[in-house]
Amino acid sequence: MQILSRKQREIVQREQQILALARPILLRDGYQALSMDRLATQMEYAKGTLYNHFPNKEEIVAALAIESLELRRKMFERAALLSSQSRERMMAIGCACELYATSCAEHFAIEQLLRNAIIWEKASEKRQTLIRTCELRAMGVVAGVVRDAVASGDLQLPGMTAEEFVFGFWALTYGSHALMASSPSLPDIGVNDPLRSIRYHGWTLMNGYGWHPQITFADSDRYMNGLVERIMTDVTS
Amino acid sequence: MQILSRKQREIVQREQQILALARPILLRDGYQALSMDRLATQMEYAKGTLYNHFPNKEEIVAALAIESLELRRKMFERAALLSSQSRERMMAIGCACELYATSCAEHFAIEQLLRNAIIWEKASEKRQTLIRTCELRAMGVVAGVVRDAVASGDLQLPGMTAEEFVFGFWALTYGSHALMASSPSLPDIGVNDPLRSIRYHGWTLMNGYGWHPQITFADSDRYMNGLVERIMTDVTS
DNA sequence: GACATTTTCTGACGCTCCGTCAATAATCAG
DNA sequence: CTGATTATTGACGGAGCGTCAGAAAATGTC
Repeated sequence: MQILSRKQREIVQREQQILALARPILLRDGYQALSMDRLATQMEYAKGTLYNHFPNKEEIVAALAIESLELRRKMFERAALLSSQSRERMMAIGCACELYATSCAEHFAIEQLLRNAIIWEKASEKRQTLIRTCELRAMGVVAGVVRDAVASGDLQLPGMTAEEFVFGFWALTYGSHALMASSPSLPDIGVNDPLRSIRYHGWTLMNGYGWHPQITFADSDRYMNGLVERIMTDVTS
Repeated sequence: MQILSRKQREIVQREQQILALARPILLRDGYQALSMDRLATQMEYAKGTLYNHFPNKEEIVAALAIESLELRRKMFERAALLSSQSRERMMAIGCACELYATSCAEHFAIEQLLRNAIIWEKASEKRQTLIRTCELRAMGVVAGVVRDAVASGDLQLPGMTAEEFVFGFWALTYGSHALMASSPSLPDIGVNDPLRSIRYHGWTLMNGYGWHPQITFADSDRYMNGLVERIMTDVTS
């Protein structure tokens, strides 16, 4: 623990300022619109100073993505604590996913940006491993719930690791939100309520694996509303 | 039907030449590496000529994406004909998805590129609707299989449209392949065989919806291998 | 074939953006 | 106060996109 001089504190603070300024630009106008020149002008600093903080534009995006991934992990962790029943915990995480992608759409969008090869590759080794760690920890939370379910006898894994099991739900939720974000014409194709349909698919998948207790579609909507409300109030506080 | 002059045929042909030249660049070195200047040099034409064919860089990507979407649709259509049993037809389409994303990874990558807001927005109205039509038709093929399944009594839709039903499988397969492409470290997270696990998830989802006949994990691997081989040889011919 | 008109082709140009770096200013240590 | 260290600046090189006036080729007309 070192005591920072005024100047040093100023620099640390400025890093936050850069990110705070970059995020809305990125969200409102996209990656192309985020220009280092304009960012510097808005900051009222010279471009060179920006480059003292981040070696390139991509690193700024990566730094923002880390903030987003952290938020999601926290939401997952809270969701996983909302019940003592394994299946409800998993469903709560599903709700957290939905909340994250809808109410925190900015964060989801930045995460998606990072899945672009160019941005990923230009990010520093350090931030790359940091991001991997974030992902690993989020996976750990969900896989933990699955392992608990197996331990308590609520679920039997059919010849795959807990992580492979989780991967299915990850693909389902990530895929649906990515498609929703990039295919605005889903309703024209006949997918009127993609969110609702994905919830059902997630539950049916759990049912398919025999995750106890089974949930019928009759209760599902009512069930969902109660759970979503609880998570809403609890996770986003 | 008009008869084209030599010159006109030359122009049509050149359009193909541009696409044929752009595709490998895009795949090997990514979107950033695709430069209009370099493309023109390689074509041995001036840049202006390129711009006579495509009003901007994004349109080239969109044109390539249309080719890719067409290929996928064709693969879906063939897969849907490989059996008379509804469930096998759906599984065959799943295999086609897997094949498309793995053996035709170039095409899948270009499709993903198009899901980038910047590229999509700069594409012409005409190509945008063309792309939507492609998507609609692919969805139609799969939704058709689902409707046949319902008609034959193999499946009951639980309060959702056939398209919403399909959306789940779309999200599952798209999501998994997108994650695999952008998270090369999946095995480090514990997801050793993502492809195999996604197959299982797809089947379990069908089982969960009670799609007849149910498939147990005991047969699944053997079943899969037989089906995959049949599709491999038939779809990629 | 000669000339006019239309179409196609060309590449220099303006613009924007990224990332660098030598020069300048601010801070610090003794 | 002064020399050394650290931080800041913005002009610059380089690359890419898209344009457009003028050159070249093709086509039409007599």
